[in-house]
Amino acid sequence: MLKTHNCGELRIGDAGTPVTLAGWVNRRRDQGGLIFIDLRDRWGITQVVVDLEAAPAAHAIADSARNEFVLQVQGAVRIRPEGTANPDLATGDIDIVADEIRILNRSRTPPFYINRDEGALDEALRMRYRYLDLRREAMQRSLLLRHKTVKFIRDFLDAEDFVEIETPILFKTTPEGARDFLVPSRLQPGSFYALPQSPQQLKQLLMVGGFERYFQIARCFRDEDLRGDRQPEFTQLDLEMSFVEREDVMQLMEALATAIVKTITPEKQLLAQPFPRLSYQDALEQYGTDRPDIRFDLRAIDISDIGGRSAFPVFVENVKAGKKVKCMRVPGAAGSVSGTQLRKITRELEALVRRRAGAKGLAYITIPVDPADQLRGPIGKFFNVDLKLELIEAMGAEGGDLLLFMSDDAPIVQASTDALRAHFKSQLDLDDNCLAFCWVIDFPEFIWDEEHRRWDPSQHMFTMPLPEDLHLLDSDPGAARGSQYDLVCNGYEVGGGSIRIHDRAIQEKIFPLIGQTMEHAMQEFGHMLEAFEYGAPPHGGMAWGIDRLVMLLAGAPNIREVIAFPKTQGGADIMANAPSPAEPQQLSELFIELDLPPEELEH
RNA sequence: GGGGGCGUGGUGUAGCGGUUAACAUGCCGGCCUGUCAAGCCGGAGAUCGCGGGUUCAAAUCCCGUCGCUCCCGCCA
Repeated sequence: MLKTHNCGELRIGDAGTPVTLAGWVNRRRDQGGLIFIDLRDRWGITQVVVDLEAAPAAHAIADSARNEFVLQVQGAVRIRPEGTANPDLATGDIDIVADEIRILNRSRTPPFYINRDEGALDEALRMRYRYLDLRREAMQRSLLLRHKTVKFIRDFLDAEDFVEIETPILFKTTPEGARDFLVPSRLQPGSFYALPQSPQQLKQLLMVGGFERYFQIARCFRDEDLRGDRQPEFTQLDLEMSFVEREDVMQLMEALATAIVKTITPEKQLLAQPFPRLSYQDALEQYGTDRPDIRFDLRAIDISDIGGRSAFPVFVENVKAGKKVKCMRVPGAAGSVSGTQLRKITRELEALVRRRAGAKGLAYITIPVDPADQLRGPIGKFFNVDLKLELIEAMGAEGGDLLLFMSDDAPIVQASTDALRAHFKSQLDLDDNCLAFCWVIDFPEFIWDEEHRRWDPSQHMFTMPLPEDLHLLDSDPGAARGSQYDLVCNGYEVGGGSIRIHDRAIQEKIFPLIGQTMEHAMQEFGHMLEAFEYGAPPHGGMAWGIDRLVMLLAGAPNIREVIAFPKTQGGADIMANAPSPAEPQQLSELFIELDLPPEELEH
């Protein structure tokens, strides 16, 4: 080894020990005859002192060294002179008196700061020099946290008798519904592998294979547009168990989530334990989304009964037509604002729901701080005194609150709820130290696809309907609920799973409902159906988005911060310049000819 | 495919019709033996992403384009 100790471990007790350290020049302070070098490695920073008189050769090298030079320093640990200790540094009580310094490698001046936590830095620049970006403390911390999280998961599941098994990357289309990445086969010209969108089929087949408890830290691929929480390749904790019911999986997964937070990030607070459970229906009705951020309690409450008895024609007619009237209480939003400000705010909110949700409008009233005052707002006059009291009671409203009303077709009300919540969330400055997990359950087995006039699996085609809803597959598939469960944290879907179909007869019922011909199903998934005929055990499992989980644990704003080499929103790696055109010879070996539209050819 | 934001010395920002394009930091040189975001002195460094237009005059206004990013669509 080129070093005897790391840069984070030496303490007062090591005084007098001869040591060799190696690392990067984090910062250099030249005092003339005395040069201080903060030497940095993965474990920390140790101050090296170079004295012109005591070690002239080392001093000359220290004089020429610059930031990010790689140095090897020989010297002795010394307790720092009285009054010069640095309490901000773990090694701040000592320094290394250098006898000899060797330059292991030089460095050009880096294109950005590595030795300070600069708030905003152009991401394209960071990506272009990702290897330098990775040297920054924040990135080191993120990836270390990621390692610890995955290590903990492995140990936890190992202790629960799970077996880690790898599955192929070159495979076949998997049923998640996203666009596949294709890989042409040279040995079978004209045929293509698909990269797995998840190991879904394979883990089910491992259950048929008798492993009973499987897991994998699996790379998955989906060729869809990127987001802050979506990369085309991402990492799942994939796991599957045999002979379980929904509750068994949920219990174990909740224990895992709790243990991860308590062990890896004990400073984080779990908002609620056990994790609250919401039905899909309730989540949509109250939060307008199936992945609610329950750190804040703005919810849409159904007040159709009250609205229907008001004198406001829109509410009365909508309720008559079977539509709902929903109300969202925004505490204090109208308390200390002028009438002009209030009109401005509500106009903006109305524009928001028109644009984002296609709503026709957004009615509101305000609750006066002084109970003697009238309800303000354009529709206040449609509520008589008794009805007002009833409304205030139903909403738990207090003086200074703003009440927002939505009444329209359910999807518009839901989208409005979601848009309004997103708007207020951005103003709330929510605590990232709080992790609000919840389960969303009782998803519909299918969601109607108006464009293709067919049912789409709300999760995937192998999800078992709830036992009590099985009969609905024939009579009313839209009403059938799946055995699916999603784990949501702070508004992100961090995981999801279900009990799977292990019965060929049930599986065969699904295909025609989702518009798959039996012929096509046999071609793509015949091996699954066949497997179900050989003693497939009842089984179920879950998949976790590791990138999202670690992002939340790290308090990072997006998953790129917890991925060593992420892609840009355009799907590119701007360090390595991928993707890039293939050599003509590579293409001809694969019998592939390009047929690009004219504008693409110019590049 | 659509909408929004950003793009100015190496980096982070200011300037938003007429400036010698400003500030901080970094970089280079000098001084300095207890600094730790070291300090002091001096210096170099920008055709304001790119292309076009409007104007007597464009970093600034308009159009297009490229890159990064946020969102919708898409994706569980």
